[in-house]
Amino acid sequence: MTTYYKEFQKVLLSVDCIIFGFDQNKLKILIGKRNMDPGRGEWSLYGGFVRNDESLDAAAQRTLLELTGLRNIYMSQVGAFGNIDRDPGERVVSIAYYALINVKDYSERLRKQHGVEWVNIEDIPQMYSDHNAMVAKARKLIQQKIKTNPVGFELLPELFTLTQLQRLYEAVNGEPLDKRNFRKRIKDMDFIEKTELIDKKTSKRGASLYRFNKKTFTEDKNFKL
Amino acid sequence: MTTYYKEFQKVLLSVDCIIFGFDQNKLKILIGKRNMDPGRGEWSLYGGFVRNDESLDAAAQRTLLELTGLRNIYMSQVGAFGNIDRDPGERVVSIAYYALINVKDYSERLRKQHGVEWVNIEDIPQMYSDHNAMVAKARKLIQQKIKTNPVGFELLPELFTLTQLQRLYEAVNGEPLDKRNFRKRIKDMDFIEKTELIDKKTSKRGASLYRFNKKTFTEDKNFKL
DNA sequence: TAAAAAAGTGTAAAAAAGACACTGAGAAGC
DNA sequence: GCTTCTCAGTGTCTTTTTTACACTTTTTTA
Repeated sequence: MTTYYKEFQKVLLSVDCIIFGFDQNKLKILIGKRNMDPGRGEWSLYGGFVRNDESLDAAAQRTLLELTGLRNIYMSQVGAFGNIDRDPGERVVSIAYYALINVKDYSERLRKQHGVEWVNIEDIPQMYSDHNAMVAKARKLIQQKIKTNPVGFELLPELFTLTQLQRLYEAVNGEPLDKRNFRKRIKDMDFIEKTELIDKKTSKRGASLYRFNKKTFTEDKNFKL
Repeated sequence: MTTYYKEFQKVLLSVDCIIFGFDQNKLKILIGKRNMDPGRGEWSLYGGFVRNDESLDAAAQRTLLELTGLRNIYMSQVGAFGNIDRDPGERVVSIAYYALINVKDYSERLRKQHGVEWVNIEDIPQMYSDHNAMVAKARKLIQQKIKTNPVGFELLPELFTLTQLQRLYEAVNGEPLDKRNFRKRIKDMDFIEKTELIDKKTSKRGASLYRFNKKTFTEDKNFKL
C-alpha cells in the first residue's frame, strides 16, 4: 500500500458499545468493571479496538458479538469522542455505538463470564473516562429514534402485551404515558398486530399478546408516538 | 508516554467540514477541487488531519480557521466515517463536522485563494469518496437542529427581515412555508426582536429589520418551527 | 365471597396546525 | 401624473392533534 499521507500522525481507534436492554419495566445498559490498565476496576462500557481491515460499523458489530454472541443486531453510531486526555494511557479516539438487544437473548453464562451487568439507565455510576457522556448522548438518540421508529422490535420479545410496550416507551422517555391515549395510537399502527394468544404471567385477568410485523412497517411517515 | 495498547494498529484521522452558508435565498456549502492525490481534481469537502495534540473539536475549528480565517464558529459533529476503502490511498477515518457561517464574513479573497466555492445544497456534484454521504447526514442534522434552535443566529447577518428569515427556513427544509403562519409563530418568540430600522434594499416598500437576542433565548422548550 | 390487581374501553375539551386573500407603500414605466 | 408592479404586512376559520379523565371486566388470592 502506498503511503500518501506519511507525514501525519496516527491514533488508536476504539469502539465503545452502549447496549440497551429492557427488563423489569426498566431501560438498562450493560456495563462492567474495567479489567485492564489504565482505569482498572472502574465502571466502563464494553469496547475494543478497531482493526485496520474492518469498518467502524464492523468493529462495533464484532465487539458486540464478542460480548454477547449475538449477530445482526441493530446498532447505530453515537459519535466520535476524541478529547486528547480522554484516555490516561495514550491517545485513543473512540467511536461510540448503541445497540438494542432483547435481554432474554443474552445468556447469563456469557454475561457473568465477561463480568458485565445490566444497570438501570437512571442509576448509571460514574464511569471511566467519558463513558457517561457517551451514554447520555446515546440516550438522547434512542429517544429521538423511538419517535419515528418502532424500536420495540428490537427490545421486546416477539410477543408482548400493550402494557409491556407502554412501559418500554415510558422507560425510554423517562415519563409516564396515559394508558388510553397510548392504546389509541397503537390501534392506528397496522404493523402492530394483535394475536389470538393471551399472556397469563403478568396479569390475573390475562392480556392479549401483540407482535410487530416488519413487512407492514415501511418507514411510515405516519408513525408517531 | 507509556504505551499500554501497543499491540493495536493505529489509523490516520481526518476531519472534513461541511460549511453551510445562506445567500441569495439558498442554502449553500463550501466545496472545492481536491488538490492532492489520491482523488486530485475531484470535488471535495475541505478537511485536514487530526494532530495528536488536539481534540477532534479543536481539529475541526482549526481546519475551519485555516480555510476561512473565522474563529468561534458554531460547529457540530456529524459523525465518524470509517469504511476501510473510503480513502483510496490508505486507511483514513474521518470525522465530519458541520459549521454555520455568515457568507458575508468570508472574504472573497480567501475563498478564491483556497479554490472553494459556494454551491447550492440542491446542486452538489458527485464528490470524492463518501463526502456526499457526509453532506446528506449534515443536512439531516441541521434540519433537526433548526426545529428547536434558532440557527438563524449563525447564518444571517445581524439585522434581517422576516422574509429573509422565512427564506432561510425554507431553504434548510427544502419546502415553502405559509407567510402568515410563519410570521404568527415568529411573533411568539421573544428572542426575535423588531428594531426601528427599515431595510430598503430588497423591497420597494421597505421591510422592518429584526435581530436575535441570544440572552432572551434559553433553550426554550416552546421554540418550534 | 370479598378484595385486590391488572386489562380494556370512549368522549369531550383544548391546543396546534393549516388554509386562505386582500390592503398599503413605494418604485418604475408609460 | 397615472398606472402598474413588487413586496410587506395582517386575522379568521377549519381541521387535526393532543390531552384529560373513570369505570367495568376478569381472574386470583385472602
